[in-house]
Amino acid sequence: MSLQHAILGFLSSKPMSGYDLKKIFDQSVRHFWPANQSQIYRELSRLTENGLVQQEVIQREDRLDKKLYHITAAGRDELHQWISTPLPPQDYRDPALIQVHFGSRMNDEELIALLKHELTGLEEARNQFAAMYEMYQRLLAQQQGRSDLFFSILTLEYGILTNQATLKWVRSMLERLESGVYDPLSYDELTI
Amino acid sequence: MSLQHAILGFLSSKPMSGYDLKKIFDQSVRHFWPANQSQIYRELSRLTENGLVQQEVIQREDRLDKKLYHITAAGRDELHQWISTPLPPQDYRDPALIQVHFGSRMNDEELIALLKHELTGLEEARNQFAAMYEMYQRLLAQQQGRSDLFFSILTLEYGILTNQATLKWVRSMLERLESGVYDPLSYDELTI
DNA sequence: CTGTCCATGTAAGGCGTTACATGATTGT
DNA sequence: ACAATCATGTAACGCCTTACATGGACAG
Repeated sequence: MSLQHAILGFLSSKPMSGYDLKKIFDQSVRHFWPANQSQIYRELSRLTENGLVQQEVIQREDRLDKKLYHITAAGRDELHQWISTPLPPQDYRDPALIQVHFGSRMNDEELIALLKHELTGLEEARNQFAAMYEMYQRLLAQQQGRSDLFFSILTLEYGILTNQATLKWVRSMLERLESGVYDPLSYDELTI
Repeated sequence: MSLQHAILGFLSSKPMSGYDLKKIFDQSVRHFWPANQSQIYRELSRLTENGLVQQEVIQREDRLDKKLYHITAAGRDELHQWISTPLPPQDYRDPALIQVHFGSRMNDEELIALLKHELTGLEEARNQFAAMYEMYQRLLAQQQGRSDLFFSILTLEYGILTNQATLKWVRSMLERLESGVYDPLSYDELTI
């Protein structure tokens, strides 16, 4: 139900079309909840059926119709209920960890190449996060208090911190594999 | 295809039944690839159809039949190919971050309660990781080199590091919300 | 006699991905 | 002319979840 509630969240600021929603998803929550176009249209249909949003058809002479979705009172209740209710522990899935787990089926060369590839991806993500963070900080400076922008920054912080932790991990694996010292990390090295 | 390859990975050590696989998944890779029983049986059927594993039926007088799955030569090739091929960047999804992102739709009390709940879950996870890590370290001390156990420990390290990063994040959000200081983290605080 | 372990499966439904389908407007 | 942007949807497929279904052995 997360996608439906994310959509309700965006519509709670202002009415939007499916197209608008796709854009705002890509710009703001993609790093923790990617959504594609067909999903968004499907969920909008379901939300409409369930009375949580209402469709307004905007007819335009020169262009195709545009459909604006408005959140209803029931939708606002549902959104508030959901965002303030603790979630059950979530499953985590990462195929790269399966590769590491069966690392003994590879030779050093293959394994090191794999990890270097991971490293490159993590560094790219780090740079993107850093650029977004700087931009958001600049925007926040022009506001104050407990704004939507502040909460956006919080989710970015999460991305940055876990990215850093993962970078640290991949680098330490590379060091160990390249030096041939197959030791686990110490308590100190594991403590952030 | 990750689940199929994880199954091939386990079967590359020794033949197992679906039941055995479910147990070993829960004991070793659950923290990065949970699998349930019905998935495992379905993937075993597919792997058999595709000639990557072979079924051996063990008849037992007193009990129900047991089906042991053996990896085939084709299965070993496929496993090696997959584990040594870099993966495309993976999507990450976490509904708790949607809740944080729309944090302005909650009051401080609700938000703080939510984060404290998150904190409790993270602390439980940390304790479980710590217990596993200690046990694995003790086992590793009786071995040497580049063993399967070493790679298991690597994946645990990942779990511990990201758990620590997330704990740090949740604690810092609680501090800020409780003190009413809505500032982003500094560069120093974000660097691990 | 109740619960846990051993052991294997099916069915239904939800969510996500990819590809397909259509078509106008605006900028280079 | 061509690409990008605006704009809305459908279809097929795959993976994951939950629940259902069955049944013997063994321990407390």
